[in-house]
Amino acid sequence: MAAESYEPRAIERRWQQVWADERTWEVSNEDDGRPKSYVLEMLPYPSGEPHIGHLKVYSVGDAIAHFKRRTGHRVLHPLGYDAFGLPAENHAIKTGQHPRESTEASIAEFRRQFNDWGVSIDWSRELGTHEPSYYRWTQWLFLRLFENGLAYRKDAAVNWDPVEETVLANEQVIDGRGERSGALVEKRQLEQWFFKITDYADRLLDDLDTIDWPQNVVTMQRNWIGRSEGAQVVFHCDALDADYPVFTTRPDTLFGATFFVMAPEHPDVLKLNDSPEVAEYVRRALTESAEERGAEDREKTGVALGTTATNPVNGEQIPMYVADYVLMEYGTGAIMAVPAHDERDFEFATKHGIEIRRVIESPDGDDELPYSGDGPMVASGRFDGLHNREAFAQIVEWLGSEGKGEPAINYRLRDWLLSRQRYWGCPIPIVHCEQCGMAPVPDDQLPVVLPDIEDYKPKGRSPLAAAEEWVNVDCPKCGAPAKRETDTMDTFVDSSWYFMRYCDARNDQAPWDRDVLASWMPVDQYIGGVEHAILHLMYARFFTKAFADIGLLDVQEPFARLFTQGMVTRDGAKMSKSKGNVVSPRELVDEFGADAARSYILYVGHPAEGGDWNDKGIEGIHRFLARLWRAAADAAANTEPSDGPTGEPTAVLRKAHWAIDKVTTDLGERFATHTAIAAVIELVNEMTKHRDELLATPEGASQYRFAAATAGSLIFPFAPHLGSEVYELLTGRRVWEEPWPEADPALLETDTITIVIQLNGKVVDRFDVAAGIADEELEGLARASEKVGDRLDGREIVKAIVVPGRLVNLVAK
RNA sequence: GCCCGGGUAGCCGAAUUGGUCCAGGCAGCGCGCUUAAAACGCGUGACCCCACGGGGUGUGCGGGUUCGAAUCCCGUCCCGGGCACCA
Repeated sequence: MAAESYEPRAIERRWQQVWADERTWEVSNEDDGRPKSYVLEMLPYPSGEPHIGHLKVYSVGDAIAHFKRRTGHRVLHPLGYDAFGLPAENHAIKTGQHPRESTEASIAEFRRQFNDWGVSIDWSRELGTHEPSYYRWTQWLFLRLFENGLAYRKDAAVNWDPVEETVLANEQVIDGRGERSGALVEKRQLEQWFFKITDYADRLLDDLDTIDWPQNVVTMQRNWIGRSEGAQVVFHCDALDADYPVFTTRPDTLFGATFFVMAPEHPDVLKLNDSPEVAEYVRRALTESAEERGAEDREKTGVALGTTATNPVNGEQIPMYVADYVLMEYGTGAIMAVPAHDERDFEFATKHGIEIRRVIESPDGDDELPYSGDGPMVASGRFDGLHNREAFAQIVEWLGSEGKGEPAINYRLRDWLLSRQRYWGCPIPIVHCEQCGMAPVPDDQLPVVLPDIEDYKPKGRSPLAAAEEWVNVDCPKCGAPAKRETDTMDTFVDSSWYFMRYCDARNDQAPWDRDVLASWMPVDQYIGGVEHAILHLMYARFFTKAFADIGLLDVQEPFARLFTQGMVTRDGAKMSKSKGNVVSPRELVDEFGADAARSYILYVGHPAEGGDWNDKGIEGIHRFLARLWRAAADAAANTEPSDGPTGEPTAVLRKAHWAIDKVTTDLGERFATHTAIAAVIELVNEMTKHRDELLATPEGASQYRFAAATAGSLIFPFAPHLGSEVYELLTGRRVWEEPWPEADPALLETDTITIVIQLNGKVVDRFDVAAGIADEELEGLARASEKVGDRLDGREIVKAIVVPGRLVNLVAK
């Protein structure tokens, strides 16, 4: 303890030992009267060792957890690992090492480093999604969804990643490429497992209003769900005597529909016309990659089908086409085309010489087409002259009365494709039986354990298919020979419910106890990267709602409040191995200590923003922490222990209370860790500045000691080891057991304030005056200012604006 | 193309409600301590002009509203993110 200089590693090890020995951060599920607070970082994917993003997310989360504890909350702050997934499996393919081995080695390293960082985790609830004790319940939950019709198997055109050799969810395809592999995704017709997330589209949309999330994430979810209101309108085709409903958001433009288009995948295209030309067009469209087909600047191609459809509003026969700009997955796979008021239809019509008929005028006489704005209707029979917004509802109503249409809503959101043809994932607990069809594995036979295999290489089917002993089972329903489902689940399934498991992590009778879950959920503060704005956050919300409907839990939203941290960059660029600009948390902690590494990352800028890493910057924080340590040691050696500050308040005491106030609002309300830390730096700077004069009197010394202890208390959420050390040194108590300090309002006010005098809005003078001075007196002072007089130049003061406590602005003419 | 953010000192950033622009850190410069260096401490720290008292200009750019604008409005440029043939 008699160290001469700040030695972070020694201090940090000492406190980490205390916390581990005493299981300080474990929390019981017993209600003790305190309000609960569930603080959670998005669970890490264990691969290699933790990177700077992990350091940041836990620095933010831990600061919040500590703050909550010290402001009277019973805090749940657990951690686990998202352990299934492709990188471990790809590593296995390369090296032959079992994914379990590489994953668990990585988990051990993550755990070691998280402990090195001194993160206040309840380790008694630690879990890995690859452990049978966890995925047993993933399977159990899957079966509940299956029973309730929310998990189903369907033959569909799906996204196939040719590099990973597996299907991908819609959400995992970015710009037509696989999210991980970057390979162009192909469309394949395959039978796959889906979750019926589309049933929840409206609730997922509406309930966004009930949660406190960053606006951009809410917007991204809204756009992803993509709710469009409009109408379903039926077009009749005489050639096949078939009705073809189409979805439109613009029923008001129905009179301008001059042709009709079907997607190449539409089952009736070849029935309408099986000429070689049409067949060839369809074949080509189906084999093209999503990217080629999706490119917006792509020319609008298509082939006439030689048939017509009847426009229900006017009985017109309009030509039918097949064109790949119409998608089978959205709406009904067929559209009415209104070239005058839709850009895509306009382009197609221009290219194929189809009539373009304007049915909405522009109010300002703009005659350019296509026109997507509003205005009065023309060439629309009895709706002529009406404003198109009014006509909208009337046309839909009229269609309804004629049985030719109805109001309709469509979503961009697709069902969640969850099956993967890969090894390292949670097995789907289903047996395929020739007699019984799909038979769920009974609950008491769970988990369906992932078998060990020799060859992890994907071959267009799951590697599990080769494990014949495992695959061949008796049907759980009829006992006849049957086969297990060999696909595994998307890892996003594992991570869509882990936050519930933490609440009751060691329950071996159920995934959780409903009452225990109700006592912790929802997560009060969720922290993670914005890259999960859609996938993980949407899936987790869907699971929560689905389980609530099934009666397994009582909340509608899993994450009441979300904080998305910005990316730490270096030299303005994202850190990446290929750029060679990666900062390793391990090296930082070894060199400067965890407290400095954590504090610096919270100090570079607001944690929600990015922040550019500066190697010298962390040295500055390290210097500050050392200065605080020395100030504390100095106070301990040169002042007497006391119950608190005595004597007339000095600048240092006021500064201490100012810092308490500042850190409390910055951390508690704004997550502004950077300005909170700056406030503690200011406090310590003030202490060093006045050290000698303060130590000259017993009263001053007591204030110096109080300021040092306060600095330790305030820095604790960011630098927990040093905070504990300083506080114990000066008070003999444990800072985490102490309530969060409260600022004395009387000490936040100062006797004198500086008033700024402006002339026509420009600062010309400053006065120090007594606080609480009357407005009239202030104005008088301003008018009497010499500097104002010097600058008047014969002009006259015509008006004075007094902002109490701040400034006086004199207006001169 | 559409929808969000953002642009303040050499760099990261502060300014929370329209009221003193630039807190805090980094880099730089000067000084102290030291035989010396490191460490530490103190000071300085936008630009232009200056008679050394001070004066003028400054928040991407151009306008506007206001007694007063980094903050609000209009236009424009640049950077970052999301969506993108969704009818």
